[in-house]
Amino acid sequence: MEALQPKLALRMMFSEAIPISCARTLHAGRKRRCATGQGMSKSNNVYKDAYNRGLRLLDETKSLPSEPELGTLLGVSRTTVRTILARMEETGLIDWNKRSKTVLREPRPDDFFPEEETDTLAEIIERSFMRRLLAGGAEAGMQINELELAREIGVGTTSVREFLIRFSRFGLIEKRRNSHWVLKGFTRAFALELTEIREMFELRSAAAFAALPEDSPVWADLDRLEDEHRRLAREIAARFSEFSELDERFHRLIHRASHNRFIVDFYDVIAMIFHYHYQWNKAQERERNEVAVQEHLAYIAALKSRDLARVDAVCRKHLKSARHTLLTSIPEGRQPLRA
Amino acid sequence: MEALQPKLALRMMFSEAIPISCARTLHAGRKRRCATGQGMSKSNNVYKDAYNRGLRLLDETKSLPSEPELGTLLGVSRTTVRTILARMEETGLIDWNKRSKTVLREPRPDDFFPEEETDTLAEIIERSFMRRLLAGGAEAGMQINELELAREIGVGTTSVREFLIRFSRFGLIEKRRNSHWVLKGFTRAFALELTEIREMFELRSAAAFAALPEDSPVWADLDRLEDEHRRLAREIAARFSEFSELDERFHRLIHRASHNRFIVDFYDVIAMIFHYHYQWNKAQERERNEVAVQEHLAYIAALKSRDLARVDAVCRKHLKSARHTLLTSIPEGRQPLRA
DNA sequence: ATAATGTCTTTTATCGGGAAAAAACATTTT
DNA sequence: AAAATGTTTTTTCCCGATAAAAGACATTAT
Repeated sequence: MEALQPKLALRMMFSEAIPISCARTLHAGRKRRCATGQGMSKSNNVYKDAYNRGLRLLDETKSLPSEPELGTLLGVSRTTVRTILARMEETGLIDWNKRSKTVLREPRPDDFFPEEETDTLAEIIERSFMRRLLAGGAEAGMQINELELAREIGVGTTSVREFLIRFSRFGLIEKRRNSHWVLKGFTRAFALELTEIREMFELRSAAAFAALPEDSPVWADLDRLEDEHRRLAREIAARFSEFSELDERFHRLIHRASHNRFIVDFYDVIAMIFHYHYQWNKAQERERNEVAVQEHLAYIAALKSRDLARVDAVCRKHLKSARHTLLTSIPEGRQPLRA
Repeated sequence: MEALQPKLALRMMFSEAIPISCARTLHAGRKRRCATGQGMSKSNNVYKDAYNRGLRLLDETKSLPSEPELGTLLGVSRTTVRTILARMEETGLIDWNKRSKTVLREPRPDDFFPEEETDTLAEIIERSFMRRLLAGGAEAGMQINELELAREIGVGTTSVREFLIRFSRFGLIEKRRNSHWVLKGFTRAFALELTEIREMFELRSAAAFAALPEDSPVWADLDRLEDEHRRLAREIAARFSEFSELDERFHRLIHRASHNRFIVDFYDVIAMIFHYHYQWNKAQERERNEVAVQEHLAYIAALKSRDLARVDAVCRKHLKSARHTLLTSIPEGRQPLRA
């Protein structure tokens, strides 16, 4: 209807179209057509991922537990458990007869399914989409074309549509009714809006945390996290890249104290942004993480002191440096990066 | 995988399955198969809705403007405009020859497409879903079945899935990977979490609003809204039900002053809840709206005064009564409704 | 009688296809 | 040449179909 925005399709920079895994379905001897693209309706990544995790159980025991127990352990249905057991028997890993599941040999590296085949379609689409977004050349106002994205990634349009709908809550894209999506861009404005909410939410959560009763289980969780921080601090030179995972767990614990689903859910936005931001921007990663670990330790100490003013101060300080880190990595216009 | 929650499917209370409109496509003489359910892939509600709005233009003029202009006016593409013009000619409403589009007669009531046929699928699904949710019997922990919902509403599963994904950001449902959705319920906890965020966001937005420069266009918008409030206040007895629409416009104007997409977007959650809540709970609607209009007028006056302390106080007062109204309508457990 | 296994049914995830709507391109009119 | 109309192509929206995965039911073993 209107063509105010430049019609610049969001294209891949380095065009290695990730091919969807097309390996034959091994269990039950079924085959899936592939390059032909016909009839392939659902990949069996749930099975493959659970199978790989199941293999690791074989190292530890001489025989496997019951089917329902395995289901709980692997987080899948009994149907999938049985498919896994069937393959383990087929490849001579176990002897399976009703209740008895005896381990015959240790798994070899080639028993595992390749990592790429264990990803969900949503993960594949997200990665592919974010790569394009961050690879540069993805400017605000660009149109996003479902069909083109689907073709380039090699998936159906439905999956892309569903991904974009889910992704839209991150505030980076917006839908035009009966028409295309518009990229709003990973801009300085975005980062500022994001951090504004983050700071509001985290200050409130931190205060709620400090006010939690002595017997709340979160204090034990906090102790464990403190330990992990101390250990990481000691070996920071070698393990600095492990920080981002710890960072997320720490902040999620704090946010959960708010007991507010909107605050807790909002951390998904932050986590997503930080996840890709960390991957993208490795400059001074070690120094940044070293500082952050120390800030976390001060933060934890403040929480344990239950001194609300102290918590507030420490939290503000940490959020300020987090914001600074994020903003530094988003050059916009010709403004100098530092004040 | 696990069956901890009661398997109580979310069923309709009054089972009048809204049948999707199956009227023949009138333009171009095409027909759509229907009860058979075959091949019907997309309804032409965009065309029908735009056509109805187009009919109202005929009252005012002796001839219609150019196709692109009509497109802008009706918010549709030229393709749809031409389909509309074709039908208007077919039914003798206009004489259409290239640039000349002469109005021959005024539209009659039966020229309009029925209202139901102008709704989008998303609207149909949302209404149907919310009716069930609010009709009672929809308790927290219930499972939501995509296939069943789709069958009962009479639409495809894809549309239901997409709706549920979009709807999930309201915090009322949650997805179990590779499995069903879980209803979290329209509970007192939900209302409290919602209002907590709302209050945080609105206080901040109101402060930002009051700090806006003299020459910002929002002051004119505010003046217009003040007028509308005064007029409504004068005729409140007859027009009290028009308040909710005004309410939404007023609060959206305020939230927009935050210049934060997350704050602006969050008002969608509030608006959705209030929309259905107002429909559901008509108790003391007149009195409530009368109070709210007066609170809005005080709020507007405070904003115009630019006295931040006064804005804060008035805003808090209004939010408090809004929260009270919402909570009153959600009886939970056996607690008394009023303190 | 409880809990496992064996079997069958239902639901979810995903694709391809097709009509509606948008958008792009080509041609005419002012 | 600018802006309209006429024509063709592309994209969005939505459905039905199908394999994977979950779930329910039936049977057997402890």
